[in-house]
Amino acid sequence: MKTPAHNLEDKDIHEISLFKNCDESFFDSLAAQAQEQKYEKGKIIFIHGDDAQRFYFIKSGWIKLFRETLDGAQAVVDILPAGQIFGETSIFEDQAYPYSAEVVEPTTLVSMPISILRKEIEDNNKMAYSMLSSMARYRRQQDREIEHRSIQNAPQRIGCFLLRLADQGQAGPVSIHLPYDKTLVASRLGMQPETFSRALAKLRDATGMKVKGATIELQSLDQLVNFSCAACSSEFPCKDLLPPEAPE
Amino acid sequence: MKTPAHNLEDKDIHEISLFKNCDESFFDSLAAQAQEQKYEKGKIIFIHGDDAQRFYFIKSGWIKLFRETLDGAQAVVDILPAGQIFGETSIFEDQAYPYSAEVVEPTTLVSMPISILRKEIEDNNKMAYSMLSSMARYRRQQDREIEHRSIQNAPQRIGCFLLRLADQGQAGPVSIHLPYDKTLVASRLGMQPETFSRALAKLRDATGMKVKGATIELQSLDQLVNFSCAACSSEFPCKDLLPPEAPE
DNA sequence: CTAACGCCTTGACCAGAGTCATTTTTATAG
DNA sequence: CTATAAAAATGACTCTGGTCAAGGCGTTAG
Repeated sequence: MKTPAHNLEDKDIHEISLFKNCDESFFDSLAAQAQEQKYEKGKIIFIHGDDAQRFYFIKSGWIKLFRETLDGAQAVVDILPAGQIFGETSIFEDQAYPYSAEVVEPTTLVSMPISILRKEIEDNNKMAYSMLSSMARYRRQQDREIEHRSIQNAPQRIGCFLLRLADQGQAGPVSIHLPYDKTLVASRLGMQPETFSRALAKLRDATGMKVKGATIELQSLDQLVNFSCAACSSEFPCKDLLPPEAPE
Repeated sequence: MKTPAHNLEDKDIHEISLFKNCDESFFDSLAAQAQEQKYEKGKIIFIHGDDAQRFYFIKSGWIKLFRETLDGAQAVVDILPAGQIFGETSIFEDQAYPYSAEVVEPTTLVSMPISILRKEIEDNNKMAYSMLSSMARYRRQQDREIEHRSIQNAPQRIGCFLLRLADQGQAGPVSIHLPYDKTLVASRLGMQPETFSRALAKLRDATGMKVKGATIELQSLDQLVNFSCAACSSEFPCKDLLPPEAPE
């Protein structure tokens, strides 16, 4: 039971919310130049600074976006599930990827030319607006990330991460499954694996949750909320998670 | 000599790069509903979550954007100089400000309705594209911020901050002037004032620079570059600073 | 000139997280 | 079922940065 449920079936380009205001001719021109390919864990798709001609859609699997410094340190930008796209922001300013992308689980990607995207944004006003909404959403995500990294400590960050995995509506006992390796979660949260391990234990002791491998059980989300959300500037039911579809 | 040079004269709305593709009718409708007001240090302009009807242009002075958690901790999002706008991103998704805004130096602001902005984006394709470029630029800034906070230590972050203040082209001796209080710089860099003070001393010893109050003198930028840029994923002349005008 | 205040610095101490080494657990292949 | 490798946990230690308290310096008002 390593692969989470939402990863079992392939995703389709039509599900991309960014493209919700595009008509079939756009999808057709994308499909005409689309290339599908499978990759093994560890494969590097592109490197920070590479000339950006194509963007990628994750049909299945997981992708890690990161940056590397001269002295070898690595900062994880994000870890993306199936259904997401990446590499599309190179449309603006320069044509270089702003991060590197690595496959962290066996993954199927569909790559398409960025030029089609750029054209659609220039021609289709609704598409431009969708792109703006998408970037605004990302911006908030980054703002939260910066805030959390400077204010929350390691156990709190893990608690917040878990809360955002759970269905925040349900009141009773909850079961949360980590979507990928603990080592990866650690890097996603900007901490070392050892720190993650210890911090998870602290969180367990503080909230009474039960940890079995990648599965976490707890009586209710309340304890987690009390533990983590006091060190956050937003209120508990994280409102950015609620609407599956953004208002048009 | 407390106020930096670029702060001495008032900025004008026409200088906003976001509006570079807008015609006079747009500026006219903004001007018709614009309100100018002076504020003293410490004044709160709006609070995170407030209903966002207007955005602000900084004619002169400095504004701090921040978020506050339930337990009182504060995370500084950015510190903006004259010529910048803020509060404009509430156009998308919800109509609430995503941060609080506080005056940190005597400041003159011009507020204008966000609705005019929204309308222009919907009607003027070029404006939508400008907004996208602007958000892409911000996105890169945030990416860098996250990276630096997780990879660079306190002295390195200060070094990077100083480098970004300087003219990165010049080869000889350089003089850098802190644009605002050290306490503020510290918060901008996500550290305590005490830590800033000590880290600046470390940086001074490591690079041989001279610190007199808010002024920093050094033989050349090289030492700073060696000290800070090894812990950064970008190359030295920070390319996001170079083009004063983004390609259209 | 002096007092008061804000800003900055410094010292002593502490806690959180990183590092390195080792062990335990778990998953995978034969 | 066992052998092997990978992932995770644990212990010991270090180091960076936060916290608290005190003192210095420079600006400003009286």
